[in-house]
Amino acid sequence: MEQEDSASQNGETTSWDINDIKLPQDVKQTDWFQEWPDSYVKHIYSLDDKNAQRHHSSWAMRNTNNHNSRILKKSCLGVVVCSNECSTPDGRKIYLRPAICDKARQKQQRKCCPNCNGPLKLISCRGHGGYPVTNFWRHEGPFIFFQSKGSHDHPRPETKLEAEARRSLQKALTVVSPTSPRLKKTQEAESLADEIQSQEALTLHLSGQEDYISPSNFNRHLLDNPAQQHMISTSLSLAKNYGFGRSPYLTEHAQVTRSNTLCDKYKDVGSRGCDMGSQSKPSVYNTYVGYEEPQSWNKNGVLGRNPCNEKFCNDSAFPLTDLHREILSSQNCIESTLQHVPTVPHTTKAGYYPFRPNIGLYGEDFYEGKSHMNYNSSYIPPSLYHLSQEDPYLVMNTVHQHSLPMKGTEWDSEEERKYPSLDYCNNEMFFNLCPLR
DNA sequence: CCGTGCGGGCGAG
DNA sequence: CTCGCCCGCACGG
Repeated sequence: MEQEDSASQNGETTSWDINDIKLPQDVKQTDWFQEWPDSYVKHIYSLDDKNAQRHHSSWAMRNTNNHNSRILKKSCLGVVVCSNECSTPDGRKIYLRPAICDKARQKQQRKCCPNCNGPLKLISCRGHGGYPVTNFWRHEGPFIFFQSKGSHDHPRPETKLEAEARRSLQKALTVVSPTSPRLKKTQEAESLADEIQSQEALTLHLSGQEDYISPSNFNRHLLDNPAQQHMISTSLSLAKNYGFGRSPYLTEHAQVTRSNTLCDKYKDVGSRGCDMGSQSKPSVYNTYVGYEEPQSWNKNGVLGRNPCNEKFCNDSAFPLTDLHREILSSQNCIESTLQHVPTVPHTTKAGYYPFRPNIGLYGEDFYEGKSHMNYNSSYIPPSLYHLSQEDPYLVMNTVHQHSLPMKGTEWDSEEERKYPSLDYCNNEMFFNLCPLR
């Protein structure tokens, strides 16, 4: 559908190959950036397209030396999954983004599943004749030519932005944690942060628990360290930029004031795509191991890409809403208050979904008039938005208020220290965020 | 620390 | 020869 006016589908531009000596120069229309290119597709992007300039992809692609400086070649790293094939409470699997750096990837595979603490394993991409799917980038004239070879035979990993958000949150935790009496060594804090890196739990709690707060406690335990405040607010801002807590009640000015820095930093990474619904195919993903429906991944590029067709609007490998619900239900909190964005407009160009949840709620020009951020995956009722947006520190306080009584002596256990449970991680994270407790 | 790009080098086909 | 992949290096965030 959205392919019809794609530049790469135009008659005069379909015949080229990335290896051709001369590439078409009479391109009448360039493509919108494709966040999840799959199968044997070609695209012609504008040289001005930031994502194309940076050769981005939401697939985890690593640079591959093809001994041709004119054509950049990248190959897919697959997806990191849980060896236990565990599922989140509502039946979704863990699909982490493989680290691009070899060293980081090895380190990543030594970590544990954020859901069950089982070992992680890397599922290699073998979608191109048994070899990883390859992407090719070539800058020519005013265009950037893209060509993909192979069809991904694995689920989509979490996106780069999501992985970066996790790291940002992790960093915040690491900075804050030394003040916690429960964590004597920074190394322990870092280890813990590593473990929870993949959970996006902070965001979940922040967005999920804010309406627990008692108004009388709002200002009791504000962080007193400016650096901590900055770090936390930065992380929260990033989380908000991912769409995890935007308030329809705040003025645009307030939104920008709190998050413009990171917004600027990330505004063009996710590009114009609003593909946040693409990961959500529970029935397929539940049976992922064994590749019973190997073509399902490829179909994403056509049918599944329209968020209108999605049951959920969540691109996360560890969906926010899963933990969100888990946390909520586990604490006898709100049941069934979380919803997903029900409908979105159709795309107008290839792979471009100019929709952003809450788009009408706080202004189109928040992102310089473009719907750059595409990670607005969870719809949170306004009543839940409200408090977290009012004051990040308030949320810290909320967390503090509701998490302190939950666990006490886990650090006494060596096993727990090595393989902290999810609950443990979350709760300890709260401790870390609440140095004044 | 990690992502990214470059390029030398190697082995397989 | 091409291709996949390893490695180290440099640079930037």
